[in-house]
Order: sequence, then C-alpha cells, then structure tokens
Amino acid sequence: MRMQQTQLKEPARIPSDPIQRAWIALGRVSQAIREDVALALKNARLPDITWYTVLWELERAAKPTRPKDLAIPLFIMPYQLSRLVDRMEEEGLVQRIACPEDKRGHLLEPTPEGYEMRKRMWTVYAPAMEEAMKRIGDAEALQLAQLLNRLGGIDYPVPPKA
Amino acid sequence: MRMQQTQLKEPARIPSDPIQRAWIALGRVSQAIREDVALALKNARLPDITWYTVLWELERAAKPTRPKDLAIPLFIMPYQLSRLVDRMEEEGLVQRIACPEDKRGHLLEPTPEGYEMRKRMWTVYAPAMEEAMKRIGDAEALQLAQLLNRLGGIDYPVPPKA
DNA sequence: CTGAGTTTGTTGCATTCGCAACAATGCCTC
DNA sequence: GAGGCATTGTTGCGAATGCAACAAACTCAG
Repeated sequence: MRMQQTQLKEPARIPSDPIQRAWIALGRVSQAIREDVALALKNARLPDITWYTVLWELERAAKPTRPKDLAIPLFIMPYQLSRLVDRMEEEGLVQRIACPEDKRGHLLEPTPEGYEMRKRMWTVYAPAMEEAMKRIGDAEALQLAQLLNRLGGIDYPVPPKA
Repeated sequence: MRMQQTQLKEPARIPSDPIQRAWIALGRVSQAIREDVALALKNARLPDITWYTVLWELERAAKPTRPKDLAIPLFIMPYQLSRLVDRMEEEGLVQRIACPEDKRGHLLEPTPEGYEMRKRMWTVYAPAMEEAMKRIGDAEALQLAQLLNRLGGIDYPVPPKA
C-alpha cells in the first residue's frame, strides 16, 4: 500500500498563479482581438472570418479538396462544415464537385467569385489584424507565437496566412 | 498637399510574418485549450465555463451586483447576460433581487446552490486547466501572460482565478 | 413639474448551433 | 461476394445566438 497516491478526496490541484494568469490572459485577449477583426469585416459588409479561412485553405491546397481534409486543419466539426459549405455554395463562393474515388463525398473548390471574395476580404482582414496586433513588435510577436505553439504542442512552424 | 498620405487605393498593408504567426497561433491554441476544458466540464455533466465565470465574479464581488457591472468584466453583451441569468435562475444557481436605488434593474446574487456549484465546478476546472497548460512551465506562463497583456493593452496585473 | 434624452435590461424573430440519428459508400475478412 | 464494421457527410430538432426594437426608469435643464 502506497502513501501519497493521487486519490479522489484530496483537494484538487490548483494551477499555479502564473498558469492562471496565462490562462485568463489567453481567454480575454484572444476573444478581444478576434472580435476586433470580426467587427472590421462586418462593418465592411463582408462574410465572417471562418469563410475566409475556408476559402484560403482551399486556395492554398491548389486543388479540389475533400471536406474531411478541411475539417482537421480548420478545427471545425464535420456537421458545421457541411452547413457552412451549404451557405457558401448558396452565395456562389464554392462549389461541390463529384469525387471520382469516393462516391460518399465530393470535392470542394472555390468559384471565381470565391477567389475574388477571398482577395477582397484580405484587404480588410489584413489591416484589421495589423491594427489588433499593433501593441507588440515583431520580436515579441515571434516570441508569443513560439510560446503559444509550445503550449499547444505544435512543434512545426505554422505557415503564414497569405 | 502632403506626400505619403495613407490613401484608399494603395495596396493594403500586409502584417509581417511574425505578426501573422502570432495571430494564427493565438487563434488555434486558445480555441484548442478552451475546448479541452469545456469538454472536461461537459464530461462531468457540469455547466459551461461561462456559468463558472458569472458565479465567480459574483462571489468575488462579495455583494449583490448589477448586471451592467458584470457585463463589462465578463466581456459579454447585456442581452446575452439577460438570458444567461434566466437560465441560471431556472437552475436555481443565482437569484435576481430587487434593487433599491434603481427600479429598472436588479441585483444578482448566487444562491447557496450557486456557491456549491462554483466550488464543484472548480474541482474539475482546475485540473483541466492544469492539464491544458501542462506543456509550459511557470516561467514561460508568466512571460506568456505578460506578452498577452501587452498585446491586449492591459497593463495592470490580472487577479488570479481562485 | 415637464418633457427630452439617456441608461438599463428584456424580448420577438430569424439565423445558427450542437447533438444524435441517419443514409450511403467504402473496406476488410471469411 | 456477403456480411459486418468503419468512414464520410447530411439532417431533424430543440436550444442558443445576434440584432434591432422595445419598455421602464432615471437624469436634468428649463
């Protein structure tokens, strides 16, 4: 019989003060700057950032892409993507085309209007991002990115956005 | 007439590579760890983090508090809070009590079950936070918090959570 | 006191979301 | 190639959300 075993009844381990501070700051700041950029897009009567991300991911793949291959890097659930694509298709920004090797699914591709829209969104997105991040410099940004990637267990460099 | 004036037609300024990396990492990592903790609470059949935050903010205030005074620090819109309180009241976790000085509003106070619930949630929340943040140490966490707070324009130290 | 303007909080409505159930196809073993 | 399991994607439905309109109470100048 061991002493010190981690058991149910012992008081829950409390995250250290620095961990708590990082946790809180992460929640608040990420929300704040995401909202800043979201607002900029809305004010310009442009679609949500998510739409941008989908369009950009498709464009970056440079070939028709399966929904399942989008869902992973975009961090969204398949049923969300399904309806997201519904709406984007309705707006004429992407199209579902038949998938030869797997008749369950299909391939996604931006329409010409889709490419156009992505570009147009970037002209608002980019300055808004710049504005939201203006309080830190490049050196700090790099440091921040590295810390975050370590925190998230990402050890490869994330490719830049555009 | 000035040269160099920032005008509409010039190509949109593109955020530097480090800024873009920080932006992306911030979005992904914050989402990922938030979902981790949210999942832990859901698996324990406990309410959402937002409920915790409300209960904790009320408890920290140590006196009945106006909705408007909660909305600011919680970063949520009044109409969201309104319905949030509806649901929490329905579950018997908070109560609206009459406000003597302003008959428009009311004061919010946790019920005994509310205090109880906050405590119970913390026993899941704390270890989940610890787990989600385990990849960085205290020194890094502090550095991260400082960078984030600078980014968010917050120059006072954020009080720890519990 | 009165009436204009503000603050505080709620609500109707259309949209969106999350979940679990589902259809359809693919894959793999016997 | 038949039957069982896994993968891929969609959908019905109840709950939640965002927005704009709203009611009620407060403030304050005249």
